[in-house]
Amino acid sequence: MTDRRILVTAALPYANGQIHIGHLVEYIQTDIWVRFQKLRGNRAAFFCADDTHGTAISIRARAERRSEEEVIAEMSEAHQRDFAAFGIEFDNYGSTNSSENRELCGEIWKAIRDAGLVKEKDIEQLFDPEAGLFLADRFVRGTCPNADCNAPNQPGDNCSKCGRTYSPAELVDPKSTLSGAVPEVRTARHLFIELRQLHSFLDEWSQSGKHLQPEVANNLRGQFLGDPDSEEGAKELRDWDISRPAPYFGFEIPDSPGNYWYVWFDAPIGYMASTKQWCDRMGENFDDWWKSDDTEIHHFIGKDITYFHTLFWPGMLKTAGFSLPEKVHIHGFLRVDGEKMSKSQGTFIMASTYLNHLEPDYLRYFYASKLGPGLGDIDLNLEEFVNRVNSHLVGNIVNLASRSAKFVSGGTLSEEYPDDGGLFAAAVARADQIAEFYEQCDFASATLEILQLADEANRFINDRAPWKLKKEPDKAEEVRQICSIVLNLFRQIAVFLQPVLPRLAEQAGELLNAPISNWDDAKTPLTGTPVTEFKHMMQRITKAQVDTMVDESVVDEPAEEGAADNESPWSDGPEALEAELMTEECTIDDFVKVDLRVARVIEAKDVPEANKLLNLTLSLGGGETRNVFAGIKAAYKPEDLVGRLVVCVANLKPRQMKFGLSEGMVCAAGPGKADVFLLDIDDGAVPGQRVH
RNA sequence: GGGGCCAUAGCUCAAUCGGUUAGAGCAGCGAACUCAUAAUUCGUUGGUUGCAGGUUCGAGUCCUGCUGGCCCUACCA
Repeated sequence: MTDRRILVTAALPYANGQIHIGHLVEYIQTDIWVRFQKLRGNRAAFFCADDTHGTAISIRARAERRSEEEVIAEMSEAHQRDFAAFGIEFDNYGSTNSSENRELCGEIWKAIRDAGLVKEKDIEQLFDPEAGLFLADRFVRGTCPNADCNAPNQPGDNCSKCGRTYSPAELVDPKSTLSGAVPEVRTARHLFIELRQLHSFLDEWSQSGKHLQPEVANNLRGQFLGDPDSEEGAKELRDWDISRPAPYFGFEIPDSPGNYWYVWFDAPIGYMASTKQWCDRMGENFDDWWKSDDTEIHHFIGKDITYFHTLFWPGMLKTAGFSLPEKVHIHGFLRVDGEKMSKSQGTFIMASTYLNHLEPDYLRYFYASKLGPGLGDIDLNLEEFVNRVNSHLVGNIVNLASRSAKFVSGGTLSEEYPDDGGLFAAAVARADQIAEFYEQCDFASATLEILQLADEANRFINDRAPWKLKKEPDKAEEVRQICSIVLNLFRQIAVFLQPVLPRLAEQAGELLNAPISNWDDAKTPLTGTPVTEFKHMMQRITKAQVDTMVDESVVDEPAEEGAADNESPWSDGPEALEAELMTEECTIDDFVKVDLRVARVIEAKDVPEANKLLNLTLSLGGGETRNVFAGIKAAYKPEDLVGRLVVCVANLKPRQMKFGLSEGMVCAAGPGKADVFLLDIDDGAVPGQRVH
């Protein structure tokens, strides 16, 4: 047992979207690490918050015709609900839009000012006069300035057709994607932090080998810092633009009215603000956690936000006199079946969608079994997910209790721990190694090691075959001994897996009437305690459940929008297009592969066991029908659908779902849930006609 | 364009400093068993380590080039 004080953070989720299974890699990883530290007896505290500031929130709020505060409040609630459901236990969950954060930002800002790191420069930026906002590059579109290309409707930074890069001001006929207005170039004064003054400190901190994974240190050296010992020498760090002119949703800079801190300035300070809230609530001293050499600070982040956390953030902390991170743990991204998560393929799975179908512990275990100390991407292979959960968790580990408990249920474990041939002691001897794997975030090795213990225990019970001995009345005591051993081995495994599967550890505690609260609970066998009646601890899962989840996650591609028309009286925002980016160009040949047909809904039934599905029977005329399961339950009543015309994919490969065979797909737009909008067709169309 | 990382069995991943016959899990195949949630146990098939060179007594590992993938960054490198 050790006695460290450890402050842990996970990256702050942005208040502009729901939590999905990609986010969960990080929160589950961090939660496992924190639970491990707590189980070891360390003083660990886990802080997070919603990241709430920036232009994207304002745009969303405007589109939804409500205040930014309403948007972020609702999102915070949704985030916390998802996290709680997945067993992610924060000691405090705050918001960057809090009074604590504003104060800390001011304190750190003052220190940076006093250190002479701030300078001012004029910046030219495109401004949307209609929306009244400065525009980031991605909110501007226009014709490519390359005379040989002239591709229309290109984004503000580079042309997707010819690859040419340019500034948004160079675009021919630029238009704001927010309002369609022609943006004007405006000059505004921005504040910059001269990071170059911290170069030698950042060299030392990042290259020490203590705080960062080696790949990360290499990347920083190659890309930003350079190598003073090489021929090219050190590179100059560029000034960091940390202000945005009004209007901006964020904190106004106290000594620079009309300017606001850029979201990436106040976001990491949110770690501290969240700590502060917790300290105030718990009677803790904030400086003990952020200004003490006795506290280790560990950040868990994804590889995309590396440089904010490994250059700017240590620089800010150093300048303001706070503790530096002991370690920044960086992980890769989630891929599903080897590919990026995709909305159209249904692999962009929201946490809430997952919860409609599967237990959170399956995902916790699966991620744990895949996560190593490196920052490579991890792959959620859906078939492997099913196999691994069933074979490791249910067939192997839980099965130990399942096959032994009932022989002693209602009785007690042996008064003395029987001779097990050294199995229990051998597992104790491996405890330090397993702990070291957890400590190094090598959960894949930890779970593999633990699984081997379960293999050995299964082998033991096979050899001793208590089910045979049970038939001989004079062997009752031996049966009890065998089961006492197996249940103790099971409990030992439950202790080792507690950080990953806290619920299983609880169940093991209930089964044997001895709660698990410390790593060292694995080191002494239980004797004489009563054994409760065995109840199933986890259910096997089927590929059909996973497929249904994927089907429900499919978001049909929205119809392509024409280029924003300057004269358009509409002010359609960019949210829909941004929520689901345009896929790559396809040919007419690709398009004709999809056989879209007009169909009439001739029957529509609720699927009571399904959360989102309706069962439709579509007629293509002439007796040709299709049985289709459509995820539109929240948006349509079955009785309202009967008789109407829809557009369906008539040649879609039939798919076996949990509730039956689905032989097609009904076309609809929208993000899902109640916001699903079926395609309609003008009067005159008849079922069976093809859509071209 | 620049920087960094990666490519190993059907799938997902290991392999210490360059060191013996490249190992696991899952899937597959064969058998045993029947207490257990179609669980378990034993046995077994499967590799030109992306391609082409090089260094070395010895290369999955080091070097060069190529191909493919990912992240970051960009008329600043």
